Amino acid sequence: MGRRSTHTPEQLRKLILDAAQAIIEDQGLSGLSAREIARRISYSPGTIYNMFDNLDDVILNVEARILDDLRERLQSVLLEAPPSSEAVLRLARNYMDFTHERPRLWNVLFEHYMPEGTDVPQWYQDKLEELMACVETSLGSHFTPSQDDERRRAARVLWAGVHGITSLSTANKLASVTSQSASRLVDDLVGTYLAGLEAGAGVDADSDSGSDRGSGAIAVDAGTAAGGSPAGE
Amino acid sequence: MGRRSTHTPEQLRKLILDAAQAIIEDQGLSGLSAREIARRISYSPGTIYNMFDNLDDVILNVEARILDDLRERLQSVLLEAPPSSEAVLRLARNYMDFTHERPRLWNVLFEHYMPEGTDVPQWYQDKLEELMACVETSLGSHFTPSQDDERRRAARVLWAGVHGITSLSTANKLASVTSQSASRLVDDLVGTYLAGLEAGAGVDADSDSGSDRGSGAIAVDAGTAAGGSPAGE
DNA sequence: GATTTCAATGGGACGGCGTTCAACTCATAC
DNA sequence: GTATGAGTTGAACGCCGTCCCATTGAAATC
Repeated sequence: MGRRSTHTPEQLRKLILDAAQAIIEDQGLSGLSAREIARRISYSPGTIYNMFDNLDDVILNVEARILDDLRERLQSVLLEAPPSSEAVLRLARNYMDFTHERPRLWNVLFEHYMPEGTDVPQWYQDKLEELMACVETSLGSHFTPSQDDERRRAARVLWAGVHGITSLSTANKLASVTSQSASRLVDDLVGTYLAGLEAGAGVDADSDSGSDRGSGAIAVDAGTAAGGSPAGE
Repeated sequence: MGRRSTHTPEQLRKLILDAAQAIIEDQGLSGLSAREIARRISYSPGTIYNMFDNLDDVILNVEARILDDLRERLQSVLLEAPPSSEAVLRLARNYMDFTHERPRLWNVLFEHYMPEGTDVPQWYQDKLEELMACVETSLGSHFTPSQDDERRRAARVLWAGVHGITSLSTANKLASVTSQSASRLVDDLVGTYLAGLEAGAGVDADSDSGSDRGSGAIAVDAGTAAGGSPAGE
């Protein structure tokens, strides 16, 4: 058959991404194939390669949607809560809830790697920055405007931490921790980390100062190592 | 050809796992295939299925080796350092170093998922517990013997946190953070989290008794949520 | 209405994959 | 010397991603 003109290019793109997302949502990333997408939308596999470079490109565009969904969700949380420990915690829980509501979809973000030489595209990085900005905003009350680096770092630590808990517990690779009990860990992480920030906040820098010995092979210096210590370093 | 008897079953198993590990180490998990293993050891693909159930089984056994290596490494760190903040930090850094020395190998632990219905085998869980035990030991000085639950939880939070940082930065999915700058985040996490623990240390054990989360859409209570509930908030 | 054009499309082809299994081979046991 | 059966092979099956080009039919031209 030739041109069908039943769908505009944009419609077709959407059709493909919708199908890809649906497949992932009910079979996981490993269930995704160009042929399966083609079957679902009643086109031939070749058509997909008119709209996208390859399957990785399709997946990347599905990831974009997920990141957008997540961002919208987190931004809406920020609208209701001014920067505070509570806001941080709510963000963390929303992240976690998101991952539980659509586990396979969320998993794609981390299961999927760029093929060897290829780099994560800039627009992808930008979307990540937007997400991080949410966390940074929520941390507003914990830092002065001059502590921008510290705030950015704290946001990344918290983000990665929550992600680590979610990710390992989902995969059953955190000993004795199930997805169920993971929320408690998230609460613990956020609560304790923020307490650590506050403990170091007004006071001087070195929360556990004594240990600034670089003993042995590894130069361990917990004092300055706790880079977070808001006042300083 | 028929029986070769050039290798005992154990030798053959080792041969296969060595080859699998080598392939993963220089091409990543996606480069691994039964056929490629067969080529490297000069056997036919079928032979692999005499020794292992399937490729997942092979991978799982490679994972076992990695977990063992990591455990040995962490245990040797513990021998040199008594429980302390420093010991925790050294463990974290060793984990991180390990992941940088053999990135693809380490990645397998998390790239690879059990096929749908299958569960992570018990011996795998046991190996995870051994790793966690290292972290728990290093946290000895931060908890009294009666606070076993709290210590176990803190160990998991730290483990997952360090993992999250490493994992996201390696995959380039932590905005503006590269594998290089990740160590700073690890130091920050460990330092600040431990500071948070110490800030709340004196407080009694009902650390999280009140936090029956699950209430409402978002029952936020940063105070009780903080597992180690530092006085502050 | 007839003709031309050419982008969209289908679908076969290629080389790879995991996995299975019948057939073959040969060290060992007798 | 022979029979046995475990170890091994390699072809076969049904997938996969990707490529490529003959075909098609909507739009442009006459």
